[in-house]
Amino acid sequence: MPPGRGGFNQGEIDMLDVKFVRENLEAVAAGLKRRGVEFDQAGFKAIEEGRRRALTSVEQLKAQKNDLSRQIGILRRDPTNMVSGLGNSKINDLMGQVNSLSMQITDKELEAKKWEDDLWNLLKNTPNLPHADVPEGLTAEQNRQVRAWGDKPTLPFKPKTHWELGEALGVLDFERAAKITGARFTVYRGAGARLERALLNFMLDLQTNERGYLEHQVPLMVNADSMFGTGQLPKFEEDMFKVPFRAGDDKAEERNFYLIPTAEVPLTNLRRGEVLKEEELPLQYTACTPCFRKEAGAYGKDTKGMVRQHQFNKVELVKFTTPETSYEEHEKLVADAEEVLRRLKLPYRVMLLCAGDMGFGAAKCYDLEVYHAGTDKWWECSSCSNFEDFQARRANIKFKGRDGRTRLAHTLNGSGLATSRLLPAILENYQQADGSVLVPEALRPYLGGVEKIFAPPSGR
RNA sequence: GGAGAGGUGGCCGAGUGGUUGAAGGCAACGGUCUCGAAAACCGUCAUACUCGAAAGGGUAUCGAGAGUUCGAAUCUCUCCCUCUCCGCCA
Repeated sequence: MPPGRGGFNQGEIDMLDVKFVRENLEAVAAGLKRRGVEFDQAGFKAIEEGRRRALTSVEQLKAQKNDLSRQIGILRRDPTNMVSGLGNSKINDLMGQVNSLSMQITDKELEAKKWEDDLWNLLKNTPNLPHADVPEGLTAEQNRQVRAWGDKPTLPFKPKTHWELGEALGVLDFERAAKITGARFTVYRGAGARLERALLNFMLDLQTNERGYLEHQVPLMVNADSMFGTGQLPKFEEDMFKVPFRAGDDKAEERNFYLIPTAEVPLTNLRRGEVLKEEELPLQYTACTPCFRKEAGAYGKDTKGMVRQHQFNKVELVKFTTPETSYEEHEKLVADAEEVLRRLKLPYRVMLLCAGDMGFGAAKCYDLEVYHAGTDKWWECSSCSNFEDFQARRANIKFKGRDGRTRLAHTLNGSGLATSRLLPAILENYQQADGSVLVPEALRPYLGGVEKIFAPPSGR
């Protein structure tokens, strides 16, 4: 059984659509294989057939039971039956029959539940199928570069890393962040804090004023239903920070909130369980939020600097579309994210991820990688995915078409962008020989016209 | 935190144990009428799963979960949410 089949209140157990899998077994297995997932076709078939057999007999038994109960009702309503006493013996007889049916039902239900558990276990960790455009490959090496923009800065000196610059300029403080919280946290100070705020405002203004996204302020903690809807649960529980809301209260069931790993979760779940109107699509939502990630499994990786943190800020873009337009909207979404980098004049490249490198729910995904002069590396600063109906099925997000039909919507999202990869790029690419950092022109209005960040007088 | 009142279909709103998936109204959709429209009238109007070639059946769903009962929208318990009053507070 899915954890809380009732808890996830849509009653859906499908990750992929069970009916679709049943009818396209070969194709599903082939698609999953591209992602490096071995799908047990025979197992699925056996479980799925068993489940339906059990379900059918449960339903037949219930139909009989309902019918007999109805007859009891009819007998008891009719006074002539009751007076004669004949009614009572009939009723007793019927009640006996119902009782024996009830026992059979209990048995069959247990069996059906067992099959459903098996099916759930088989499907819960099954990712989405890759779109036909997605290149073959299992690791990042097989990602395909589709375009690049901008030139790497030519610095006539050995460029410093952002953590070197940040500390020298007094704008980033990793040591004290570690003291007050722990590793993988950053304190921004002075011009650093202001630069961060400027970046976020700049990106939000761009996406809302020019690109048609509706700004939101959302809760930074969400419930399990939401995490399931966008696909973080059940598979990635250990990657998220859980906040027990009611621990130790044995009268109540355990209830947890989760710190959002991305604003995709609250934004997409805003429409969970709703039927949208085709006329209003595509819906374009954005929010600027901190993101919280445990980064389990990344121990010892990228420990320097701010590129891999437990908390970072991001402007997120989310779209709800029809199946017919989602790929077109996907391209536009990528362009919206790219525009940020272009205006900041940061060199980047667009990678089309191969089947094995995509996230769990994605059918097609582009990563934007920005160049960091200090480490001489390309860093992912945005990931733009089309989930097709994968999230919509889990979160029960539909739309009513102009033809009157109600179908699952498509959901998309992408970062627009993450500052933990952007701010280092600015510091490293815009650094000057004297150790100062130029402010990209697009950001200057957001910094009160400041053009350059210098080291502050000592002692501040 | 204390005291109350509630949560029913797209919306409003009946329903307090029995052929109730749920009266009535509004909205929506199709039609009649009209040169056209409005009005009026007639009809259709939940979702998921499942059986079936189809026609058409069946099961589940009245905030969620568990229980009582032959039978629950209706009774019991727990939880969630909303509203009102009091208290506290950024």
